[in-house]
Order: sequence, then structure tokens, then C-alpha cells
Amino acid sequence: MNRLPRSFFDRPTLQVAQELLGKILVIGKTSGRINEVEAYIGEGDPACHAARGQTERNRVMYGKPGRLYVYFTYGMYHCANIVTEREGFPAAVLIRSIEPLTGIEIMEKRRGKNDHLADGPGKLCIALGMDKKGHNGVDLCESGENTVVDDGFRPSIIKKSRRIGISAGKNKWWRFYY
DNA sequence: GTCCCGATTCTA
DNA sequence: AGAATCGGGACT
Repeated sequence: MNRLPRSFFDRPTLQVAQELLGKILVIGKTSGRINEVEAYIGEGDPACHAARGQTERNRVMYGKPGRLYVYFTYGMYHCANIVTEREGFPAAVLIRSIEPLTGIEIMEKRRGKNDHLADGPGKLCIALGMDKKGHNGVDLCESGENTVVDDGFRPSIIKKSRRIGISAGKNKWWRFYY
């Protein structure tokens, strides 16, 4: 059960995204295995929030790798990313789905008893209790409370596709899942 | 200040 | 297919 070091995230985003599959995201007393992610890479990626430069919202994407970038969308949901690559270069991996592992009763309390507790970017934020106010900018490489853990699990096959829900940048196959 | 729309989810 | 719901960013 090793906690991922900052050096894990300080690498090319496509590599980090694929290697994040199977790892365990721990947020407080809840955790789940990451099984779907998407990469958003730099100001040259039209689907990336940094496509038009730095703003207040996307500020943490420009910061240290290994921190959470959580933003509010559609007036009612949050999405959570983990920042990648060197400080100053805006990139991150969107966590799109997890398989609940611990704290399932807590998740059920937040989401309602349900077979789809955390299989979506908005749903997993609710299940794990993440929001912009409490988690945007939180460092996953410093404490054990919020972190990413490798328990040795490796997906047997990694599939890829175009990213979901975007209007620009549809040509890039930067969604990974297993 | 105003306007448009979104890295979604749930219901029908 | 359509609604819910509101903050951010572009633009007047």
C-alpha cells in the first residue's frame, strides 16, 4: 500500500492518466479504485480549461503536480482532477469513475443507496464528499487523509476513446478505462 | 453589467 | 429528448 509520490504526477499526462487506472483514490474515510480517466493537456488543448490562459478557476492546474483541481459545473455538480506535469504547465487528469472500496455506507448516505454510487465525474465527487471549497488545491502527496495509493492492482487491459461531454478537441483519444 | 454555456445527471 | 441550475469567462 504505497502512497504515490509527487514524482509520479510530474510526468507526461498521458502516461500518468493510464497509470492512474487501478490506483486507489482516498478522500477522508472514503476510497475507491480509479477505473476511468481523461487527460487535459496544456493551453494547446482546446478542451482544457487552460486553453485560453490562466484564470482564477484554473489556477491550480498551473501549480504543483499532485494536487486536486476541483471545479463547479452545470450549476450543480463538481468534477475532480489531479494536476500533472511540471509547475507552470497546465495539465491534469480528470477522474471520471471509481469503484467504491471503503466508506461505502458513507457514500450511500450521500448518494442514496444505489448501484451507481461513483461511476461518473459528478457522482464520485458527491460520493467522496469533494467540492471546490473543501478540496480545490488540496495536495495528495503530503498527508494520508487525501491521497492516491498503489495496492499492486494492475488492470489487464486498458481501453481508450475520445473524451466525453466536450465540444472541442474531440479528435483526441484521451479517455482511458478498463 | 449581460449573456451564453458547460469535462453532468436524472427523469421520461 | 429535456430539464435542472448557476458560476465563470467572453464580450458589450
